[in-house]
This record gives sequence, structure tokens and C-alpha cells, in this order.
Amino acid sequence: MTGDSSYKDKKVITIGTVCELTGLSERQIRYYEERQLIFPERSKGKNRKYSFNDIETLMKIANLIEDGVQTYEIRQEMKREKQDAERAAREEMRQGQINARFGIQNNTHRYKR
Amino acid sequence: MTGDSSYKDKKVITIGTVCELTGLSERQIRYYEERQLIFPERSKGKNRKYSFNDIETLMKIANLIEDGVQTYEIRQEMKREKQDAERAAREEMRQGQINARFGIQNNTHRYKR
DNA sequence: CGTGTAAGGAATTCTGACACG
DNA sequence: CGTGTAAGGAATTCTGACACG
Repeated sequence: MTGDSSYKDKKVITIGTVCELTGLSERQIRYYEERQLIFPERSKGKNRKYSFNDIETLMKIANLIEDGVQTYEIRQEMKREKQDAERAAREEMRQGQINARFGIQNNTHRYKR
Repeated sequence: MTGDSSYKDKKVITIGTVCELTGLSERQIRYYEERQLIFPERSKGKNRKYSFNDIETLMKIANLIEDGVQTYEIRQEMKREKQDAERAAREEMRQGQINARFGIQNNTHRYKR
């Protein structure tokens, strides 16, 4: 529930395919990387690899740019979102530990008195 | 429920990446295509594009080949599986139509008498 | 600031074929 | 039958830079 781990995050798509999927030019995609909005991986041959998640991010970026939002602002916004997500993750984790102790007790550690 | 439509079936991965993901050689992957075991799409430049689903199929194929199963037999088996799936889909569809008529009735079409 | 483009090189992929077994 | 390989070409991708605005 907290981490797809599935296909969505696997960096396997080359830039040409990303162009087709997003309608953006290579130049644009590379520029958004330069501005720290996306973070493709690199294969041996130095080729960029993107995930489906990256593609979704790119579509959002494209919309914002069209609306006149600057890359710097987009970056700030994304940073904020990431922090919120982390906060939520930490909170969930904390709840999980509380449940482990009180909620879903396991009977194996009872003192025999 | 009957058709992911999601990332798993999108043909976006180039053969080099498929090699990395499956551990197979380009030669092997192309040969399995020649034997009609997988069906990549082609991009403008004639480059093959595979889906995550194709990759899973390739892993299964690799195992079977290792076990000495011939491509022809694998093909027969896959054909059979596909037909089973289609049969199941038809059956589900039929049930859906029955439900539409009797199960989940909508009240909008009552005669006023 | 965001994007287009020409430039030259490097890595990727393609096809058809010969080889072994 | 399944796979490796050398061959030559075509398409892809990369980087750094100049340009416009």
C-alpha cells in the first residue's frame, strides 16, 4: 500500500519513447532534468531511462509550463509535495509500530505467572 | 478487472533493456519472436518495443527452454492458454448480460400501467 | 527562461547469413 | 533446434554550443 514497487517506478523507457508518449521534444525533456524536475537513470551507454511515473510527472510539468509557471516554482512545489509524502509515511510508520505493541498483540510473549 | 489497460501491457521497452531485465541475449529474444512466442511492436525506426508482460513471458519461456521444452511445444501451450482465457472472457461477458437483465435491474424502464 | 537546431561522435538496433550440433 | 558471431548499415541518443528573446 505504501510503495508500488511495481512497473510504474521501473526506469526502462528511452527518451524517444518518452517523446512519443508525452508529445514533448527531447530538448524539453532533457531541460526539465537539468532543472531537477525529473531524475532518469542511465544505462551503460549513458542513455537515459525513464519510468511511467516520470512520464506522468512530465505531463504535469508540461501543463504547468503552458500555464506560465516557471521551472523553479515547479521545483519548489514538487519539493513540498515530496516532504508532505515523507511526513505522511513517517506518521504511518509510527502508527504501525503502535499497533504492533497494543493493537494487534501476539500471544506468544505472555508471562506465565 | 478484465484487462489491466495499465502499464503492464504498454510496449515501450527496447531490446537492450529487455536483455538486462531477463538475462537473455538479443539473439534469443529475436528468435522467440521468430517462433511466434512474443509479439513486440515496432517504432518508426523499426525498433522493437516490449511490454512488462512480454518480459514476464520471456522469463517463463527461458525456464521452459532450460527444461528442454521446444519452442513449438511452448507455442502450443500458449495457444491453449489464450483460448482458455478467451473462453473465460466470453463466459464472464455472458454472465454480465444476464445480470443486466435480471440481476441488477434498473428501475427506469418500468411500464406505468 | 525555455526551446530549437546543426554538429560530430558513440552506443543501439536491425537484417541476413554462416556456424555448430 | 537454439544460439553465437562478424558485417554493414540505419536509427537513436549524447553533449556542448549558438540563437532568440
